[in-house]
Amino acid sequence: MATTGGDRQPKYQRIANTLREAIQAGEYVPGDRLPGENDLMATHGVARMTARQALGVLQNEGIAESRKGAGVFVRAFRPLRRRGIQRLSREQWGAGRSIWSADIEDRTLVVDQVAVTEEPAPERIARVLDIAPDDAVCVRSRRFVLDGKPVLLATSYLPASLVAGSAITQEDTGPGGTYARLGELGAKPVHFREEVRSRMPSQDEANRLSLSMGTPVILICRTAFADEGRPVEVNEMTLDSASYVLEYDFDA
Amino acid sequence: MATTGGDRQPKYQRIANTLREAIQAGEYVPGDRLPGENDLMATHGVARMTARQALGVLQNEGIAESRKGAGVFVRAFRPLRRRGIQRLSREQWGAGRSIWSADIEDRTLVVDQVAVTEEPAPERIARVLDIAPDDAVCVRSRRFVLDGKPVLLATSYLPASLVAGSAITQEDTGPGGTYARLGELGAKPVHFREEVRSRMPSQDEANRLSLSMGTPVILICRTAFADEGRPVEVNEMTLDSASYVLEYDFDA
DNA sequence: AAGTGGTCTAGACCACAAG
DNA sequence: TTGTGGTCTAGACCACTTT
Repeated sequence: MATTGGDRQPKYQRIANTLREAIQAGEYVPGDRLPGENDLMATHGVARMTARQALGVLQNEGIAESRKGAGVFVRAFRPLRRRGIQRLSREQWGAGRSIWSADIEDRTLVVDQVAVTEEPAPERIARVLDIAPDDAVCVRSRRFVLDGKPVLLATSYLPASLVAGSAITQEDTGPGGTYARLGELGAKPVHFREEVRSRMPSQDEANRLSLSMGTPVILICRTAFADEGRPVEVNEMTLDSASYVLEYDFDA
Repeated sequence: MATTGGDRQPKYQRIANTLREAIQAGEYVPGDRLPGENDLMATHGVARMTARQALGVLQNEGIAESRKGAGVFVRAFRPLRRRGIQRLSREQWGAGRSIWSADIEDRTLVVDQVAVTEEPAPERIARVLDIAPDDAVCVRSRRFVLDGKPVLLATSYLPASLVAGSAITQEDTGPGGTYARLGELGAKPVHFREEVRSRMPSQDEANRLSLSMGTPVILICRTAFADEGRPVEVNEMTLDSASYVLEYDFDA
């Protein structure tokens, strides 16, 4: 088909734009069903694959999400708030409200897929922990599930020589958790560094977090330091970006 | 074609997996050209659209990127490091190296698309700045380009009543920049809050940052507070996630 | 049973990049 | 000029959800 008039944009993009604007104008609210492939074929006079491509654009943007056999629906964004620096009182700076609404609380968090093993340190971990490659590390991994929706994967690495014999090598680390046990071992964390990046998920990450199309993950690599700058733990976290807003407070 | 054996996975996914594993095994390094649509049609005996879909998977994952008329190529990840909390000396905690290599320096940063206007405050900004909706704000927006590649869009909002007549309303804010001028106005920022999230870019963001498929953006909303928790600036930033690693250091 | 999205085929024309 | 990816058509069968 000779493209009729002066259209410098692909058809599927024009259709996607139409739908996107309708969503942003509030004609469709989160949870609403969008016009399906058959609708778009009829109203725009295009082939199935073209209508499909248009809907794919919105899914890749994270604006919409498909449910097999049901339709394509507008997505919502209701993130958890994760405070990187808890010690600062929130009230002190409460005059400035946060920019993204973050309904929290009154939801139930379940920990899942817990595994504790001892392994040779991966190269990148050994470098950060300042130990020899293949020195043994205690590896603690788990998944956090919020109201049935997995939101976070975490794997932490600690020098095996440091934590040997402590509760850190058990699934249940006891009251106060890993950091309390580190304190008892004379390696109380006094400083933290978090490195944050984002990318699209691997297939495995998408499965474990039940991510729909167009949802990036946030990667946090948190290093805990004891006195004298001694690194004692590296915690690699993978977050569903649709479920989180990170917050960092600090003084000038 | 009747799918011959027990394949519970779509063909295009199997093809994508093959390529992904080859990349992760180092058979293709960043910058290498992957087998094209015609190659995949021949070697896997599939139709054009199926080969295409397989390559699309890798692009949506941010692993590969297509260049029109040339082919599909393996992408690299060489981020900038952005330190959220500069006052802490890096050396003090230098024992723990960072987990992502971040070649920095020896690159040239250009500021671009600078615009300074005065506008009624958008609702979300007014809420954060604790002013009335539609009170005037000074809006400063600009783009940062690193070695010819745009990496960051930033728009900051300040109460117009606070900054009226100062250099903040000029394109060139003078030595020390906006924060130095705020200090002279008796509104020196002493505390900051950064909220971080990630999502796929809008079409406009993708254009202004020259993003290729499968690249999320990182959104940072930074609020600066003067004494007594008075918010004096909101800075909304949009980062190319392939160009940045964020770093936050803090004490327990 | 009817409608939906998921996968797949076998063609086609185009704009662009490289030799 | 040749090959590449980008767009598009007009069919098809399937698994799934909803009615």
